[in-house]
Amino acid sequence: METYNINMEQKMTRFNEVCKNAGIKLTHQRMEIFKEVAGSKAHPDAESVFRGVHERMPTLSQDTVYRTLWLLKDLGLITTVGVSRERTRFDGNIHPHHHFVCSRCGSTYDFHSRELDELNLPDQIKDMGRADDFQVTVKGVCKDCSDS
Amino acid sequence: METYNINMEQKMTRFNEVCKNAGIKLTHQRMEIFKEVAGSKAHPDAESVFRGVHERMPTLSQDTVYRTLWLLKDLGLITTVGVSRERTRFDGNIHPHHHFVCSRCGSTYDFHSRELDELNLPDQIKDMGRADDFQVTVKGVCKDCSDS
DNA sequence: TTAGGTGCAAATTCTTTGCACCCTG
DNA sequence: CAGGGTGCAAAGAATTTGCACCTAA
Repeated sequence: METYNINMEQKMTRFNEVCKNAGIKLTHQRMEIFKEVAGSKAHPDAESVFRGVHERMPTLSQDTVYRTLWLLKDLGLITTVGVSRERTRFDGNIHPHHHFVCSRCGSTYDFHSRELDELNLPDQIKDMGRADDFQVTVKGVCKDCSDS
Repeated sequence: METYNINMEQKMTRFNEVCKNAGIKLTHQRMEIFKEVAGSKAHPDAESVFRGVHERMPTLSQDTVYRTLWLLKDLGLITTVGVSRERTRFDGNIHPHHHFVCSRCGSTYDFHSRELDELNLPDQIKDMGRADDFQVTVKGVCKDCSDS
């Protein structure tokens, strides 16, 4: 598993603050689950988060993973990525970013683009409701899949 | 259920052609299931497609709906919309378009924007693979949810 | 006619829940 | 030490599969 060690400390600090603010306990399980998602760029699904954390913490149960992932999402500490016909995947990258999704294998890669982040949304959106944020999802075929 | 009668005939023609081309049989079930999705702008999930078609065709089974929806997707006749923590929803609108998703109730609205359709994607995408198409997903809170 | 398509029911897979015990604050 | 959090096991949903019959081409 690849990790972003650079930001991990900041992320953990933010995690602690947000939990404290929300009046939520800082349990060992929650920290490890958050670390697992925040430290991965593979957009893991619940099962894969479970596997990762379970190695270090063999008493961890699946349902705690589910409960915690949705909790972290509600707290805004992680986001979810829906790739069709796959289970929900979780994303610890909370900076504005966009996704490239391979329509063959489902791999999802992040990319950043100042230009896209600053897009103007059309006015018709206002008729639908209040826009909080947006993302671009590019569908295509990744290098690995087009090689084979 | 609201319908787009205007395009339905064209859509059915395209449906017939695509199936023929793919060497796939035009069964009553497939036509009705396609009609249900193509004629709805509610981005129905599999269960809701089943309910809709089942009214007219009481012998229809759920598994046929699942099989057919994914088949239609593979044929490019419909697309899927992933809204987290909800089941997959299906979209019969195959023209380029974008989505507004309400983060409270999960309602998904289509919107069109020439400006967004013509966006330039950043070069880094090329390192990931071949881009086929892209969409903008706006997250926010819809009118119904913000009123209450 | 015949290969692909369908319905049925059972199996899987994924996710959630109830409850008693545990641990953070 | 109090109330939220966790693990366990079982329930619940959603989706898929095997198989015998059916039907479009």
